Amino acid sequence: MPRPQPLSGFPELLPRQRIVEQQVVDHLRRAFELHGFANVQTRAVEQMDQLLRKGETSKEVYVLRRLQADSGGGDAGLGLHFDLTVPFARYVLENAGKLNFPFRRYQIQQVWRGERPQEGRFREFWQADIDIVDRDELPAHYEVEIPLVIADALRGLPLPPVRMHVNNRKLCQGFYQGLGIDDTDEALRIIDKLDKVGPEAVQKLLIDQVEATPEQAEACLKLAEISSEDTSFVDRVKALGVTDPLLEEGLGELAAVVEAAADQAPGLVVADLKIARGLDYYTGTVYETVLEGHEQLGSICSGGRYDTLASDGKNTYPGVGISIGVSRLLVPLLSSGALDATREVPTCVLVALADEDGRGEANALARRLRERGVPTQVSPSAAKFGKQIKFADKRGIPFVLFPGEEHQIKDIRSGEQTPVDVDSWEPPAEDLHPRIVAP
RNA sequence: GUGGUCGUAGCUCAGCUGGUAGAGCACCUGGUUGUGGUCCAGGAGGUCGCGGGUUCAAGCCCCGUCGGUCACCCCA
Repeated sequence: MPRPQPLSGFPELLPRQRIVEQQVVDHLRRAFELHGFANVQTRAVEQMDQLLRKGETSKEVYVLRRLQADSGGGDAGLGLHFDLTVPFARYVLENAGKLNFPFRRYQIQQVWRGERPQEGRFREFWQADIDIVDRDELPAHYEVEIPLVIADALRGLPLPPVRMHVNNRKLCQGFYQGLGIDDTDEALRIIDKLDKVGPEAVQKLLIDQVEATPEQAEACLKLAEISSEDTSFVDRVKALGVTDPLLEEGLGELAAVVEAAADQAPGLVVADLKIARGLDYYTGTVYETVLEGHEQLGSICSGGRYDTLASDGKNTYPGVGISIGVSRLLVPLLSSGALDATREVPTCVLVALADEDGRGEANALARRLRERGVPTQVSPSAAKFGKQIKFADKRGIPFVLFPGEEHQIKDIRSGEQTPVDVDSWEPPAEDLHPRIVAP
């Protein structure tokens, strides 16, 4: 059989890269739990009609089909989930009677989308999602809280600085309807393309597709140009002279988010009135996050407020949430070498072997180290010591223990070798486990 | 799904107007009779993505196909 080729869009990491991914996920998990989010896992599949509720994305859904299924029957109604928000909305409805509201949960799982892969775009990838849902009413302060949790979660990871662009759907829709544009959803989608196609093209689209007058299109562009790190955007919007109750509401909510973020996570959030998000179920604040220096990746963390996604007709459960695209964030940094692990195995100590008869003693020494939490393995063979050291070196294992009448431990980076008491020896804290480094 | 572009050693790549397949790094052995990394000497490793065609002769030209990659669409 010829050597299998990688399947594009389904990234598989090497062990040292996986160490980075694993530690990032552990870090996110700790951060989310520090903020009181409970964990939930949902099944990989959903009913197709659940998945299709989100509209356009439907054609990207991987449908489940049993190989032997009769052409007419089978599991035709199932598909793999393409995000964690839709399954969560379903989960909330299904378990509403057993959950306590407001309910905050985090969920870190793989999702699948049948897209054409590109840098930072995959067909199977990890998302780390947080959401807060309440029954009937969701206070606006949760829209303020979400960016602060993300700021905490990303803090402490050796990543380039991130910048979260925040907008509010009510603000834009209020502005458009105050202006006299009817199809505000379509206007949002067009404005979202501004960075890609430029102002002239956007103006033309607005005129052609939502029947805006040139003056209305001009005003939409003026609004989209506004961005600020503080609440000064409010006055700039008001200076455009459009009045609408929904616009006022959106301005107030966005100002609250920006103000709290400027206070508690300076430099993280910028109000950016051209952010729209393609998805149509967002009803308030929307978030989009770029890695500085890696803007071409697109948003590595997006979300927003949705008031009607989870509703059984009798009760509604409005929510706000955001998803970190773990794979989008990490895979490009890993393959470019911008992120790496200090070693490719968990092993901290390799116990050397003078001869095969010594394996029993070596195993016992290894066990004593493991009992105190030091990851240890025994050399695969009693090769020349030079080879055993090389075995450790190639994997990045920092220490080699030589058993003998007096055991000795060697730090193979410095070459320093000293007698050691295996029941009290501790490696430096930074060597006990592999760490993430940004070379 | 549409369009561009690229497939040669584990990796990065060279390969002239078509004439028997190359380098660097990595790997293995020895120099080094039990402590690696440097150095030196040697060695191994290729159905040139796959299939067909043109030709005395194809890595190179033609057709097809598969895969990678980029852009569009959309999005984490």
